[in-house]
Amino acid sequence: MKKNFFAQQVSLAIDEAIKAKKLGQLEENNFKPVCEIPKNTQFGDFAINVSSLARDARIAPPIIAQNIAQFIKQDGFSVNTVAGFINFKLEEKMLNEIVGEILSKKDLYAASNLGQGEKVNLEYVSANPTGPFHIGHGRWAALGSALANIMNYCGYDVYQEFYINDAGNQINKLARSLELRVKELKGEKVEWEEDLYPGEYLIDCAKRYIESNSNESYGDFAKADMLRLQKELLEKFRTHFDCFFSELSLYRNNEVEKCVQELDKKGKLYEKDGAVWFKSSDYTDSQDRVLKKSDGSNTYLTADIAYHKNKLERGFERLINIWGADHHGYIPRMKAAIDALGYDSSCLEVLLGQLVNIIQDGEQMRMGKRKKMVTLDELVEEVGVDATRFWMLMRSIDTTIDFDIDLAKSQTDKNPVFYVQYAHARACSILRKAVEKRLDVENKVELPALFSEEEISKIQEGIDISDLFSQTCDENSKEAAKALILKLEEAKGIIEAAAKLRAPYLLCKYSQELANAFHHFYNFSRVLSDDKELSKKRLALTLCFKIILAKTLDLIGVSAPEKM
RNA sequence: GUGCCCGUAGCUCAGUCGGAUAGAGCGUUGGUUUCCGAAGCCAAAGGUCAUGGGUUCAACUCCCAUCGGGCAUACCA
Repeated sequence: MKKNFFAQQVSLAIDEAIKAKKLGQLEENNFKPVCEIPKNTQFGDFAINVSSLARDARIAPPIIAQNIAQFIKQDGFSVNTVAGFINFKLEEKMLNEIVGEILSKKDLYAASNLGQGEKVNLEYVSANPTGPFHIGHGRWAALGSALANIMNYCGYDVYQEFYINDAGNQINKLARSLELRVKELKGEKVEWEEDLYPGEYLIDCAKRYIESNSNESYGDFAKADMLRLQKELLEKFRTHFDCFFSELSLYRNNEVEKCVQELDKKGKLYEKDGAVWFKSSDYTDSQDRVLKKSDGSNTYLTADIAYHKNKLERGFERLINIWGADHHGYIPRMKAAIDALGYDSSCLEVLLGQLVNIIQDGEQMRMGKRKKMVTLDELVEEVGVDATRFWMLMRSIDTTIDFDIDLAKSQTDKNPVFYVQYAHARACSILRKAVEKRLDVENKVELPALFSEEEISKIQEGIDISDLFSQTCDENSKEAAKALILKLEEAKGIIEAAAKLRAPYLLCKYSQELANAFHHFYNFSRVLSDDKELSKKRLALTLCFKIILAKTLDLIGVSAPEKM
């Protein structure tokens, strides 16, 4: 990454400047240079602010910048200083290196070993198997799957897990609801009790139950059926789990009970009002929590603690959970439990996502299973996987998404995802045209293709594009090409940031900027022309763009179409 | 009441560890195609960064308070 490169250059220069006594009273180099891309490109392509050295050196920032800059060896780039900034401008040699590196590394250009193989368990979605996913689940599915892709690409070892809440009270309600639906279908008159699942999806489930002639219990059948539907949708939504972990299995393996006993042995439990309480307030929780209710059954938390213990026993170094913001109060008690069990709770990282509001007919609807709702399935059917994923990902998780159904359905062509995909299709089209026979419209004669397949693969292997900048062509074209290369160069830094900050939305933003840089380049530079040497260089840039954009989209689980 | 998230252009949102003239998309207005995909590109208009204080060479960014919106405060899952 060039940012790191320039930061290192400045660091070395500061060492030398200190040796040469050019930095006044500054004797030790503790400065960590931060390289940024200036908003105003006339300053340079990269910039490092050294103003903060002024205090220790007792020299004005502009002088410091100059005194450091003179120790930087300018090779492939030029240096200038303005105020307390040291600015760098890339020259064609370095731009050429970037293109060469992309062509040789291809879609691994932006990969890194940031994660150093850290074993990460990423748990997300984890819905009840009591019905179809709602739109909110779509946000967690998109977020989790994208984050897993990104982190794996950056050298983490991510294991994706879905916790099936198949053990609680809700399963009894589900069973009862299915039973009633089955009876209804058989012509019996039934009365619906409060608090069941009256959704129509259970009618279909009931039909399948009757058809299957199963002697399974209503509960088991409904659970399996719902889970199957959920899994089908997840696959379609490009969300792949390594493991679907059943809550019930924790009970069957006696892990819940063992976990409670262990907490008890460590003196973390007590009885009050006929219930068993966990002293979570010994840690950062605001109050103690019930593990065993007075009727003897466990709370949801109890099994969840056992589940997290299970994850840690499987050797994961880091546990990342994606939860809705409505669960934020749940974090301290889970961390308390992990500490109480003798682990370090700092390994647990909870990504709290703000909720998705559904707006339909101009009115906001509350997400909920019991009411009529728009399911994720319906949304995907209407706007497609690509657009749904992109919309769910393009905002920081700290922002509540207002998903306007009518807008999403009616104005899909205004979606930013199309803008990005269009750029990819356009690049593909140019690469196709390069090897296709052409038609001379005036004379109606067929002309041979500009390039042979062999010539194209030669470009793919690497090409020197340096004189793209020294050749006489117009300034706009040169600048657009340079801007495109610089934008391509950003990929690695952006993807690493997305991994480190657990923020896939950075890639949505980047994909738009990259697409914009390419459109801009396209408008000022005719790629295919009779000047074959020039065409080759521009084709190389088109190819680089295609590689990086396709990878970016791949990481967020959005397709990169060859044609639209 | 308490805790967490948010408040930036008409709308939806970016803004990295405190740095140069606060950015993008949509919408609005104007321009742009004999030629590789116009779902594009160029330009213009649009801002009291919720409010008030504090910290400092420098604050959208950090701290405190206030106002407004959302979420949570279960022996539900």
